Amino acid sequence: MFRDQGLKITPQRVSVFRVLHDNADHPTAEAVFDQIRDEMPSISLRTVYQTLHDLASMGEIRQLDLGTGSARFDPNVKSHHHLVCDKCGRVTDVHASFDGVRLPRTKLAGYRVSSTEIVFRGECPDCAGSNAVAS
Amino acid sequence: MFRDQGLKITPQRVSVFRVLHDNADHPTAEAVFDQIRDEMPSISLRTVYQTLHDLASMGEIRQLDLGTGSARFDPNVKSHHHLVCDKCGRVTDVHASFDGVRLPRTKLAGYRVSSTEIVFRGECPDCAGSNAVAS
DNA sequence: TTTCTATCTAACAACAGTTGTAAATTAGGG
DNA sequence: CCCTAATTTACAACTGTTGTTAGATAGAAA
Repeated sequence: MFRDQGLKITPQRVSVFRVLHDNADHPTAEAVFDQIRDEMPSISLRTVYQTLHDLASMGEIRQLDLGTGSARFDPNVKSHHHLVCDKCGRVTDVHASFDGVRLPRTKLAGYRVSSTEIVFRGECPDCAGSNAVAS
Repeated sequence: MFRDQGLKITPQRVSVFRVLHDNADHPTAEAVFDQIRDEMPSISLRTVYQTLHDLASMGEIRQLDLGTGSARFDPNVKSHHHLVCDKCGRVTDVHASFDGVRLPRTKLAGYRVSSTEIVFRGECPDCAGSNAVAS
């Protein structure tokens, strides 16, 4: 798969790819870095970023910018949406299609739309729970 | 309005508020800063950030994190959505309501959802146009 | 298998956006 | 007109991310 794009298959690239697909999570670059470091202490954060970008431009993963402080990377490329916790930044997939969400030409303001993302913001179970305890 | 919250009315605060409401834009903090500097060269970027946060927590404006590199601030607090240009980061309001976009409890994953944002990504008229010329 | 080279990685510095801190300034009540 | 708490400024620091370059390495070629 790397090879298809004329990219060499290095242990670093393999690790990044594997870590992303193991966690059905949406890890940040730093989280990927930390996980790989357990088995490959020499890997650099720079390489993780690089590889994540490579994978993204290959269309193998998707970069999510959801205002949680840092970018998250999603191995699920199929169209889907997200629940985002305002407290802890957790991101959870929403597998549901909302076909009604399409803009009539009159509202496009001249844009050429290539993707539609729906973000449900609120509190994740953990944060909502700890909230209740605290108050 | 500042006074309602026990905040003093300073020229800096008034300027930030006015600039935001003049531009129906979604300016970044830096953009607000630059505009105010024309008439008040002594204002500091720190104060702009501070005031934007104050306004946001008063519910007078909304902070948008759309992955365009920096936060944008939206004086329109009523529920609406956005068109975002992947090329230049321009943000345009979409005044349309999508009532169908509501998650059934089975898909909530335990989250308590407080807001739903729809982001239409693509190319704005300017960028789409310059594209055509370039290719 | 060994050589060779273009690609890749690591180290490090730098950068952008944003926030912390503390001293100097000022709004606005008394 | 004072006085003081609130505010602003200046500046440093911090986080997430990217640029650069020298050294290391995958993998094609011999």
